[in-house]
Amino acid sequence: MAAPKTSEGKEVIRKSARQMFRERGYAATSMRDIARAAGMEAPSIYSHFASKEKILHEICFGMAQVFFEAIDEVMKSDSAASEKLRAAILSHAQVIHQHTEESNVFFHEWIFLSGPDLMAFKKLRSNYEKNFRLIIEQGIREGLFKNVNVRLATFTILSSLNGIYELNSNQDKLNVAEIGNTIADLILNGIQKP
Amino acid sequence: MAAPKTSEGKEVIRKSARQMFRERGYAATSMRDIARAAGMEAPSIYSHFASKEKILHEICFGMAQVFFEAIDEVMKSDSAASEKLRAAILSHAQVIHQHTEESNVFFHEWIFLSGPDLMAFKKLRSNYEKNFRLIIEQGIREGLFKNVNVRLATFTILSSLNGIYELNSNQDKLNVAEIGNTIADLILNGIQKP
DNA sequence: CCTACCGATCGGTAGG
DNA sequence: CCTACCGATCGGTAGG
Repeated sequence: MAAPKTSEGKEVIRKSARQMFRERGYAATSMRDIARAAGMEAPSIYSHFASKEKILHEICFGMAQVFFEAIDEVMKSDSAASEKLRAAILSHAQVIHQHTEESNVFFHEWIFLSGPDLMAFKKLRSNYEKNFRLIIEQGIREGLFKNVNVRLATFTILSSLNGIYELNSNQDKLNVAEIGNTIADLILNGIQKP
Repeated sequence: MAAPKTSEGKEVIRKSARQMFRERGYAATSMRDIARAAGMEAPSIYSHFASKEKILHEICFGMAQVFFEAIDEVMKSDSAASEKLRAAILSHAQVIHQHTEESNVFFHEWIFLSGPDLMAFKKLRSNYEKNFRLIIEQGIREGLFKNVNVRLATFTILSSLNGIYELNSNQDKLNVAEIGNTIADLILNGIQKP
């Protein structure tokens, strides 16, 4: 119940947790694992987090906020849908690139949230995806986009972006802009020559 | 050490395991969980599987075989790359559709394989993905496809297909062919009107 | 396929 | 932030 040793203690735990949650998953990571990586004993974690799930909570909801700040900026613009879609793709890729570990936890480990937190998280995710659907719908309305299945198109975009930073699969030395623009080109214009 | 009660015992365990591995993940699923779902006691599972990991092994390598059989059929054809790519996408979607649970385990839980099994599995996955890369390379060589980053394009295709059957996200009542063709259209021709 | 059981490890608490 | 510790649960074995 005494005060933690340093004020950076919480940040060290957060960092260790997101690394291990990403590598082995939430369920396979014990508080002792996190503590060891953070250079402390397991019970010390409870000076900073009330439970293991609260650590996950902070990672997941923290990332949700980052994703929202990025997409909100994109949605402000009144560009054509094609430009807006490219901007959204680049923005999403940027966030994942800058927060690779947390993003992977965000995408895969949120199922271990429980009760109202789980509900709230699902709602946030859905709200985020809605921005992509809105852009695609705008494109269709303006006659720029084909009359595609909006949900499927959204899913394709987000799944491909999220997949790229999974594991160590980004083997090429591509920078974020290259990745984002390549995927944007692919989604907008396809792989076939005109 | 006595014989199992029925010859379907192993199949019941397999089914329970793949359901639970899919819903909560390998690490969060206990042998007692699987046993309960299979209508038996935990130690009885060991009449059929030497360990928890062996169950996972059977699911992952079994699915690898199914994926390979499907893609091998596609690779036999000498169609144009665009048709072959569409066929590969439809084939991949079919496999996931017909084996949704095992596919999800295949995509996400293989990291809990260990030692040589883990190595062998990674090799299999890489070999499978190579088929898609070959098709795309063929398309570029034949002048049908743009000079895209092959690895990124492959990743986009597979990630989007794999993502669709995650969770209960397939909310629309689309059949497999619709999903496969929609994604094939998107990848081949893009979302923008010509 | 079951009962009885093992050592190890889990998330978390008491108390300083 | 640490030591000492708790009840619960884990994967798996012995033996039938």
